[in-house]
Amino acid sequence: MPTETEYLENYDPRRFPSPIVTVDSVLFTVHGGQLCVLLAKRANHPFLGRWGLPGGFIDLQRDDSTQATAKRKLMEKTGVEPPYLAQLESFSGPDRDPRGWSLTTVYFALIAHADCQPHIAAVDDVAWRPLGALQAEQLAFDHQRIIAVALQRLRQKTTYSMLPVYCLPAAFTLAQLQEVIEIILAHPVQRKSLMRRFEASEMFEETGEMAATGARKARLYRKKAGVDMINFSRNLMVD
Amino acid sequence: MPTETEYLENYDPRRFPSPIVTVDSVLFTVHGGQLCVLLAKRANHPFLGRWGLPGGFIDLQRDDSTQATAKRKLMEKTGVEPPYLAQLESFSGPDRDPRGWSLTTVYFALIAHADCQPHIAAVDDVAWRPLGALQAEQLAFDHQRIIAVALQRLRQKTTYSMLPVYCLPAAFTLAQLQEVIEIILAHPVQRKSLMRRFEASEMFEETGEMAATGARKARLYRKKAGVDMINFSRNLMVD
DNA sequence: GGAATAGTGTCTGTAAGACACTATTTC
DNA sequence: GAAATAGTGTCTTACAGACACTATTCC
Repeated sequence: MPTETEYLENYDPRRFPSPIVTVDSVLFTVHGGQLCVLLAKRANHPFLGRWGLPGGFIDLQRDDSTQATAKRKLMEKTGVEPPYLAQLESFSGPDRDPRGWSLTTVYFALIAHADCQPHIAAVDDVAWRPLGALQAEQLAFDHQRIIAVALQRLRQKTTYSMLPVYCLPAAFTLAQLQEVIEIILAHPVQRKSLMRRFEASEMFEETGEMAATGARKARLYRKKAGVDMINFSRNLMVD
Repeated sequence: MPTETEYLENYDPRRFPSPIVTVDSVLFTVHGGQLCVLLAKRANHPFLGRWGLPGGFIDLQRDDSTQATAKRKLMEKTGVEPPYLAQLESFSGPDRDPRGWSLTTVYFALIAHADCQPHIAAVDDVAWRPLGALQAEQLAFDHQRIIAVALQRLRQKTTYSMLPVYCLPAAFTLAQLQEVIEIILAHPVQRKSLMRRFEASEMFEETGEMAATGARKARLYRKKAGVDMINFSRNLMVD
């Protein structure tokens, strides 16, 4: 029996067959009254020319986690780092990639549309696609299903947290927050309930500024620095 | 530019460096008044001889998902398939495995202690370890941290679902359910609240039998066939 | 002042927390 | 009957739903 040091010196990672490992991200935003997901047009085989989730291979030299891979790939596509990025889950199997047995660790992320529009508008291989327009489309791999899982998770979290604030710019009004929540849930919510939770969470503070979005000026809020997203102990009703 | 078919014919999966990919499981049970996790003594390098989570490499020929890998590895160690098995998350990085950049997709599972004791009792390289006894131990890889994440998730789910029933045999009493919940949460819960939720969930039915566990005989319940675990819209209080 | 949006007051409804009560079983 | 556990009744509490009300701003 070799010692561990001897074993490690002789270890050849290519000795065992390995699945194809990738990292993909489902980046959501709300724009034009619709929940949208970022898609990238594939520049390589397989599924060359089709739209799919932004992602790719781990750079073993540079990435120190799959989250770093997800961030790097999103940076390449959008030019910015999204304010919310968390692991969704990993999808795997022999058939989801025509090249063979594959595993993709999927992250899901949120960003304000305005915060990454300049870069995206300048290229034609990256685009926001409204979720409603997605059913008709043939996406690469099993990305359609992955988006469905991500949407489910986003909706669930929206019922017990203030996660949708990450779809808004740093300073936002309660009306804007209500709007993105209702778009995500595809369901109206009680303004009063939202305000009570918003207040009780103690995660936000007034900027002091007012926004002239409607007839009457509205208070602008921002997330307090350093606080993290809390979960409420009850869910909003969605039927 | 080759066609996709040509590309696939010439595709060599070993062309790109790939992380070491494994699948591990955190299998919990409750026994002797304590929450326990299944550990396996490592029979190979690295960390030869240390205790770690049961898991291993994907068998690309036989496994049609990482979940299948997790099931297969747990079958090997316990002789049975746990009634609850769901993906926790994937852990990755250059330093968590001394062989190099690695990724492990972790599942978390529950089982009744009685349902897998025979096989485990017969071998000495698999054992239930109470969570309390774990702090002192040096586990392989980052398995200590993974168990902490799994515990957090188990506790969270316990506050809004009846998940702990999977730590009990098919027929169980409400007192037994309350006991495992309190052990998992390390916190007492109101019997009345538990009964209301249990009733409202409509997931269970009386077996008709009674159990003589205490002074008075208690009704035995079982999970209805085919129903799946529902989530309550409010959490139990845990402080 | 009227229209529109921002924000408040307050009543109702639902399910959890608390805990006293009754029921059954063993000794 | 005493002790112990199983199970019920019911009051309180917390917070979401509902919706009418007041406040501010623009025209």
